[in-house]
Amino acid sequence: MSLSRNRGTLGDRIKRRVIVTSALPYINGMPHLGNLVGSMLPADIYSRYLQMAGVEHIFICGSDQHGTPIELSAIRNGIDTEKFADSMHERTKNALLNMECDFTYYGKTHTEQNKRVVYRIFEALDRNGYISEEEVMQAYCLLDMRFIPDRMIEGICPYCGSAHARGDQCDDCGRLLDPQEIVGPKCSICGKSEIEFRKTKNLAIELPMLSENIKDFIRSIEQNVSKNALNKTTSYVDAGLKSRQITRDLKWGFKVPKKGFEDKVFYVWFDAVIGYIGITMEWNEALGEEYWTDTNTELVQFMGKDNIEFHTVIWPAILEGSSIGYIKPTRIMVYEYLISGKIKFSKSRGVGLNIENALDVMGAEYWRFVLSYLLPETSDMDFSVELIFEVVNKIMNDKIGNLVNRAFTISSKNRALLSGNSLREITGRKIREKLGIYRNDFENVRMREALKQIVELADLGNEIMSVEKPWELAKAEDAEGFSKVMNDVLHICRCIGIMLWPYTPNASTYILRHFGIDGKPQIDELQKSMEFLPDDDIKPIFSKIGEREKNMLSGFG
RNA sequence: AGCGAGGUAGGGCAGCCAGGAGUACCCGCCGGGCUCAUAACCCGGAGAUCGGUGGUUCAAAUCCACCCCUCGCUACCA
Repeated sequence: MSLSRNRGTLGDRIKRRVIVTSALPYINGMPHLGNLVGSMLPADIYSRYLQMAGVEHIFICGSDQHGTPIELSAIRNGIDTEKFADSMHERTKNALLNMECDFTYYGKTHTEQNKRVVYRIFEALDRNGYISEEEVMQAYCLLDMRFIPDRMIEGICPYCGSAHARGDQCDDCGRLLDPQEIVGPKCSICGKSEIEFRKTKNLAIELPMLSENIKDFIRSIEQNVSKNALNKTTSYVDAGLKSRQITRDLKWGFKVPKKGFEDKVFYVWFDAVIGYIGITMEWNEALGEEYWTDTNTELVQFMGKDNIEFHTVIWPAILEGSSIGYIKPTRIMVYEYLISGKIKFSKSRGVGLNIENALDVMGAEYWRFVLSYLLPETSDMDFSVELIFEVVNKIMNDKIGNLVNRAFTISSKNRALLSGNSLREITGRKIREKLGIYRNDFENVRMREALKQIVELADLGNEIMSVEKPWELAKAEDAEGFSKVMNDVLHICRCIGIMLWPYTPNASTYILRHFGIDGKPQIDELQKSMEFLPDDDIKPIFSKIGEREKNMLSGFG
């Protein structure tokens, strides 16, 4: 009956304190499903697990609001940049909340709190001698009267003659370019060619001075990062670190508090990574300081693979170089990409399946389940309409949803026969086994595998019902036999209800309500014996998707 | 080009680090069963030269070398 036997370590863990972060979405456009699957969703699921396991933690994310693309979008829309950034922040935040992301706090980077942390860290880096000045040639548009980032210079590729070369790279031949090589350079803001190259001075962080620290850091977490991330980091560091600029000639952003650089702002990536701390401070200064400076705090960061070096090299270098005592990451979770020939994800072009219009196709729980089931932990995931249908209809609905429905229905209809809360030893052992693997998977941050344990539990429930035919026992009015079988199945359903909470919280809540569990469940509650509460209005927890969804998804091709 | 990751039945994904017969798993397919449940569920079966070649070994999907294919990154997009 008790499920406690092989799990009594909760007491040891209760003292853990964890900061979970998701990469901050850049809000020039609505985050798409690839952004969600690579950072916010796994971070949310992990954070919900910690919540269930009773681990003290915070889950921090927020909007990355600075940078040229946002400033330009605001200009194009004729809106004040800050207003634009804030409105995109609100939209993104709402969409993420609609995706059932259960943040402790979802903030943004353009805040006084973040500015304070950025200044504090910058000044410490400067004081410690890690900031240098670099002079570079930068394109300047005489009409817009501003510097233009390399990427926003367009023109003809000097190598292949393509008319679509950009200042940093030619998309057609793939060659890396110097913006001064571009033939007929045009400013992509005004579209004119009134460009000249001017010298400008920017500040940089001297990563080479910190390379030993960085190497030590990487060694310290090598057990806690994926193979891909570790290898990329190693090759990046082994290739020899270079200084990296942290300021830009822009208006939008935090002004640089240093003589001679007052007309420049911090480069967006710099205040974005620091934003993890800044957003925590926006949430709660006192607790934030406590979390970020307690050397026992675990810092578990989730991101897509495009963000690796920022988190494994540059961010720890900033933290180390500032010597303020902020903790460094203890675990870095990197996800690969969702790729699809048919469904498009493109934030920069503003088309395709983003998290806002994905919710028009089907509910958050469906996306959360599908994306978790297909979580690209080790390799890119080919994400097809057929695969979405398979997972939703066959796995989520037929196996799990249908099991709960058939078990609840037959139990409610035959409530007079149902008594006690017995659990046969064989079933109890199987449940404990699955639960043990589930917990172990979560401790190792393998959410896709953990979800499979739930599916396998549903298989077990379905098998028990098919083999033992409780409907026949009900007809024979064999109360003892019926209770024996159905209590096993109901225990399985309750267990599924709890295990499902990180993935599909609403379905979980519905299931658990039938066992008298309200609110956020604790994994501990599996030890308690709770009886099924019959209900004359049993509803399926999931339903199938069909033509409507297929057409809508195809529409994003 | 360099670096990284992946290539395992029709599709999807484990296994590889610590070598021991490909009975993993999911979908699909074929055959049977069941009728509590959402045309759902259960049982059985077919289906793989483990990308290729060579090497190490008593033994290789697993270790080593080279090659082929796919994807990603390469520092001013964030």
